[in-house]
Amino acid sequence: MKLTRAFWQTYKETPSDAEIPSHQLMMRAGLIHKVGAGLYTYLPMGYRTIRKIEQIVREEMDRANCQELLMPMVTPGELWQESGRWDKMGALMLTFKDKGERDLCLSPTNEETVTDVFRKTIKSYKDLPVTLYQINTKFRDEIRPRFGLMRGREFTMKDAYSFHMDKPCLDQVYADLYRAYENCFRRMGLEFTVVEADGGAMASADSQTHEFQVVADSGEDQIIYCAETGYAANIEKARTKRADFKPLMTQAPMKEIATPDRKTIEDVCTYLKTEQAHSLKSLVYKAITGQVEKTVLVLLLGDDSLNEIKLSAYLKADHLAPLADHELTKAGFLKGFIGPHGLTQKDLVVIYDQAVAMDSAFVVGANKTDLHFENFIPNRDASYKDQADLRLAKEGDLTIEGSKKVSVRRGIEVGHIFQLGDKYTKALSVKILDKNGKQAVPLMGCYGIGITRVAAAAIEQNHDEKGIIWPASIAPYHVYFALIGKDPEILAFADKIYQELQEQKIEVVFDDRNVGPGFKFKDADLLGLPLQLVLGERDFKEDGMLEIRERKSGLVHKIKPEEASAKIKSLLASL
RNA sequence: CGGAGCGUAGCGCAGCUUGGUAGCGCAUCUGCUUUGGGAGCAGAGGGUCGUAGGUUCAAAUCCUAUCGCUCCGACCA
Repeated sequence: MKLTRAFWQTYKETPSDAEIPSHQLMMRAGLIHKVGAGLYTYLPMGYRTIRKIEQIVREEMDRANCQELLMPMVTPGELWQESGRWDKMGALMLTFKDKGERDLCLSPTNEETVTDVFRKTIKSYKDLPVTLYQINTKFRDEIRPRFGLMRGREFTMKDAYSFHMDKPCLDQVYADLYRAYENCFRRMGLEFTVVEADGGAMASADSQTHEFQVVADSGEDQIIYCAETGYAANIEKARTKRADFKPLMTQAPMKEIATPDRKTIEDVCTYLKTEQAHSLKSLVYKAITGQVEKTVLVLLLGDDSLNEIKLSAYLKADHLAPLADHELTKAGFLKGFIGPHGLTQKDLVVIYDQAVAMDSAFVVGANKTDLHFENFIPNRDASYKDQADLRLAKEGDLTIEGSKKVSVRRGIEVGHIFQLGDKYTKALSVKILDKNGKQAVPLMGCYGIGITRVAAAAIEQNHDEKGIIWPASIAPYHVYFALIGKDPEILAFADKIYQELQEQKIEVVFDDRNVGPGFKFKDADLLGLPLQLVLGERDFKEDGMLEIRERKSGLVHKIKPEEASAKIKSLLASL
């Protein structure tokens, strides 16, 4: 590509609405253009990277015996009504009607669509297993799109779906796809961790699910990680043991104590000169299961946080949310002074976290304005004593089986694989004849990669103060060829080199623009192609040499013009 | 949806408090000079100040409504 013929504009200034490096750099380097909230045009330079990521994924999926197809982005509402997700998806799914008043939606995912084509095509166990995938646009009307391509509303996703007669077969294909995913991200040059994840609404209880997380400080997800045991899990899923809790053993009776206007754990404990772990945090949630709504009081050690996923799973709730201030008041709770003793609410569910030592003494809210209790001992003073694992894992916890410490990392979820079981095949009444001629419900797995998110994640992980540092496999081009000089002779010479590189199938951007050297170097660094080839009129007249710079290391190689393509090829192979 | 903030040229911003000719930097265009780290000089184009009402002789500025965008929370590839 010659830049004098290119649709490409870079920017010195960072757009004010871009918060994280990948978003800022993609905007500044002219890779994407914002069209609306969470909606982006992939500009020519950026789209090349998207296509390269797609291609790597495509090759690895094909190698894992998957077949590519393409499903429509608009799908009929009746499919979603059949699976029950028309209502469950809520506002995330953008729905509308066609001119015949039929319900339609922009597909946020495609379990229904793929299951439908499967059930109408496959009738025999002999045709299983089979795995279908597509690389397609998804639309999710995220409540809060942000961070550019990291969480767009419209985005490109590779989604794959496997079908099986039995669990061992599902396990086998799941393992194959797991390896295919590792290959994908390895080929893309990303540092990633595979973590145990929470299936959420997607999967049944005994099924496996893993997330592929690109390690990056700006990641939205937290990963609990233990280097010694190799344990890695999303914080939502992580099961750990609390460390360093010393119970407060006393026989002293529970007593009211004035805590005027101290409403937070921090304030109360500072005021009473108590460790936060020797107080109990009281949280009130509403949990909706089917038609039933329950109010739940959760008690945690003062310096622990609630894992809502765990609570939701424990309660088998369809929907879980903390009570808003006005709901608390309405339900008779005094915000800031809520506690487990002296409650008058009917049908209240009270649960203590497992880390709460029931014989230890705690400071708790007294359910009276400006009052707390001291020396509340659950086993002695509480009327409800149910316990469950509800706390959010944190830095310094121990692994569940005992002794090793875990730490917290941040990650960007670029891939997620699930064993769906029979959730969708059952919902959509899929029947396959097994070898006894009996009808059976097949099992499914599903496997997603956020293609456009991968591009953002790659930049999060590979950039410096000057710009992007693309891994070679997903860089828009491999070489940025900058001509420094304007003499017609040197221009003609540079053009010859450019032609030759092209003939050698080297992906090269030729900066033949009539701008200063600094301008070209800045653009080259910003765009971040792995190699920069520089033909400088001044130096070339002196020694007849060109330079190749490695973007990542800054290493410079002096070469003769005729060595250019060979050297570039060997450097690319070594990167 | 709850909380916070911002809408003025393609981008980054000033002007608004105290109403009175719409400005600066970058980018873009023209000419000359310049070519190893975002060049210099001279000139040029580009804005119904988000939108709609209202107050006023007069509104970017004050008031009301509305839309859009961004950030913090529950969602997710």
